[in-house]
Amino acid sequence: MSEDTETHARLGEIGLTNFAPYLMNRIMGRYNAMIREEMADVGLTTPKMRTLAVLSVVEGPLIRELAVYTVVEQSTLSRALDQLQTEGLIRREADASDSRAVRVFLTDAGRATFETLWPHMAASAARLFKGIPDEEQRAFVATLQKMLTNIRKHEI
Amino acid sequence: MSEDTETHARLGEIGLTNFAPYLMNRIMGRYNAMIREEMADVGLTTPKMRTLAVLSVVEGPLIRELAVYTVVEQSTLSRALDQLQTEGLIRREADASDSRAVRVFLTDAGRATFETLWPHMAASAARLFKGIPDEEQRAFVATLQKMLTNIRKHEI
DNA sequence: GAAGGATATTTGCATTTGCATTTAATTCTG
DNA sequence: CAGAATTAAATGCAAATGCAAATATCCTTC
Repeated sequence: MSEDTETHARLGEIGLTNFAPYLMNRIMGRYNAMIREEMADVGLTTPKMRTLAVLSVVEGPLIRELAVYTVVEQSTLSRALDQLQTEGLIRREADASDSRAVRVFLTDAGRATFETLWPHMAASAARLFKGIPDEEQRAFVATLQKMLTNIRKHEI
Repeated sequence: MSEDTETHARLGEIGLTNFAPYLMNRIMGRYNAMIREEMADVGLTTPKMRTLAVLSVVEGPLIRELAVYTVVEQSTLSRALDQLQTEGLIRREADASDSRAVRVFLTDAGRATFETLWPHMAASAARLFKGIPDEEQRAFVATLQKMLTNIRKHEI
């Protein structure tokens, strides 16, 4: 075996349904599609919805941090924020010590909107885990946390 | 509690990093971005790359089946197939018994291309699981399989 | 066996996306 | 401390996306 060739089983040998990234893309594809369909009725896109969700938990992040949390391109996020701001759901605020930077906050209206969204998101998440014991769910989340540590680019 | 109100912990109480869909989106966002950057060099988009991957394992699926496997909108897939066909990597073939339907096959060139891609995909997947014991990985995949069963729309 | 409804795929078109660039401000270096 | 390099966010623009409609075929039912 040459020095730059790692050995990997072929995909055919593993099988699609044993290849974790395939399963995760399938699952999140459906989950995100379900959420997106529900949000479209309220005039929210995926970036906008995720922004509200993250802001309900993280207080006044920088836009680039928000981009990491929401897993949305910074330029796309910038435009989503324009819309949310116009709709009065978020507010941009110049950072105190760095005037290049902008911090983002949920308005009361934004928080109220997210409160109406959350039950749908929670219900979809619950559906994912239907019939899976708590113990197994906890182990699953613990593995996910390790995986995020393995792959993430930012310290966030 | 009213009959249509399920009780769900608030996101702030769970915490982002304990909410499985958040973690899964973060992880797959990075994983897909890594793959996409590598594939861009070879002129492949995500839909095209996934098409090759699935076809390496599934023989001659219908286009609508391929859309499910690849988690790509059917119209987007149709255009990705146009490109792959032009590049000589796949071939469309009318279904024998239903002339509306089209089956898709990898050409030899397509298979060869995928062989060069696979090591990158496998390496990225391996990176995800670095430091995670085999036993834990197996349990994780088993949980994913249950989740896919819970959420999937198609019998595929 | 003709008409109406369902299904498979493609295509038109408006929107969304993401890359690359720009603008503005900060930090580093000699 | 001036100039170069870096960083944060917004924006221009071409390409990708997704919805809805169009096309073609198949299935059902009367």
